[in-house]
Amino acid sequence: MAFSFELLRTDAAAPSSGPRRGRITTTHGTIETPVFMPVGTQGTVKAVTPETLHDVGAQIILGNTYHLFLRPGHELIERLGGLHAFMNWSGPILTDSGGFQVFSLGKLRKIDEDGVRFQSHLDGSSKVLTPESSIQIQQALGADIVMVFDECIPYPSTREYTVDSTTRSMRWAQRCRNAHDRSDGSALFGIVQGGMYEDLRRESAQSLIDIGFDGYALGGLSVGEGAEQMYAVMDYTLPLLPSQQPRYVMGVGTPENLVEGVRRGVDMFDCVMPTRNARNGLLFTHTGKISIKQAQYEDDSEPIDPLCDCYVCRNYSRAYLRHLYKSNEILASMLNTQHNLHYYLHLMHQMRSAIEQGEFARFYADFYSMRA
RNA sequence: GGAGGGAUACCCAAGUGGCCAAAGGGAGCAGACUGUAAAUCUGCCGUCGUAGACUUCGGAGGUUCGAAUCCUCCUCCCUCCA
Repeated sequence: MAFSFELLRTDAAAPSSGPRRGRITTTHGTIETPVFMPVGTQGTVKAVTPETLHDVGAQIILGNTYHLFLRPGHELIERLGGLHAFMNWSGPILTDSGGFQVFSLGKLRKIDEDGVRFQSHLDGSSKVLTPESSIQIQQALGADIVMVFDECIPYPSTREYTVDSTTRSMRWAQRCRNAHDRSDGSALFGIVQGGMYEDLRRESAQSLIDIGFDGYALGGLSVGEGAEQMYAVMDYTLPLLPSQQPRYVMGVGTPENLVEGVRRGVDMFDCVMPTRNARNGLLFTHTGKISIKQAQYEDDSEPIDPLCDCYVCRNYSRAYLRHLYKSNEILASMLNTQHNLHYYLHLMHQMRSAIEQGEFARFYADFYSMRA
């Protein structure tokens, strides 16, 4: 079954730039959008089992080309039946291309027209990733959604650097399109770059549309630019994208970012925030964030979020979770991650329902009123 | 009874004349975290405080311009020999 996207409902008031309710079909199942995708960089969403992911409502997860390429190697995973089988996740998987590592491993890489030479963070050995090899690796892993290999531009960047980087990423996008083998039913998404320059974003979007992709992502966001600037980029870029195809904002974000993104017509998000913050003791609630390590929770018998009905909130107190965290117990990471993922995925569920019922505006107002 | 070793901030522990309010850990407290080099990182951690000032290194006294560091006595702890 090939990849497809169906737009189920749009906001009557803003059909091209308002909240959208959609459905993505992949060979590993369907995805109701807007969707949040938990990040599972190394073939695991850290601290949770696939069964727990299913329980908290995950529909699709991420894997990472760079990490799995270095260890254990995509050939090994392919030999063992692909990433789905390898990690026991039967749902859809989107793989990042390694483009974010071009950004995050800045000191360890060298970029040229052909691709990027990395120094492995594991053993220091020299490795090369090109648009062609990135696509090949992602397809060997068995990704349902393959991302083009790009450069996630740092913030701030000069206009000159942004032009050079973005035009190169667009040439790489064409090479990815050429290298992608559609016969396995996987989709290929392009990634709009252009930094914080509206005209460059516009050119980048048009370049990708000219090439033609199954979906379009906004890259280079949440790199330190601040929420207002991020929303501004969404505001002027999203309307340029084909309305009948999914839009994905990469690496975003906070609960507020998700709500603002959905309001602007974003269909897909991914972010390490719920999982990483969980491991660091920061938990999300309807009224905001709490740091479970704080002394004020020492003898607090309440659940993390009294309005939450997740397994963790139904069974454990803040005092116990604080104790687990302070004691460095593995269960702290497990329970905190389960709660945060449930919070994020439930938030998306609420937004999908609101859109279906034509009540997104009310949801939006409620969301903010609860955190005041 | 004899010989030796030791007492440092909440805990462990460096420091053996000035660069010491005193290394380093731990604990504690606070903060950060956005396509994961993250169960990580940063700050505070004697007292008041912006700077700066003040009181500290078992206790008391002494030497010295200057002592956690040297000397004397005292208290307590440990090891070995009887």
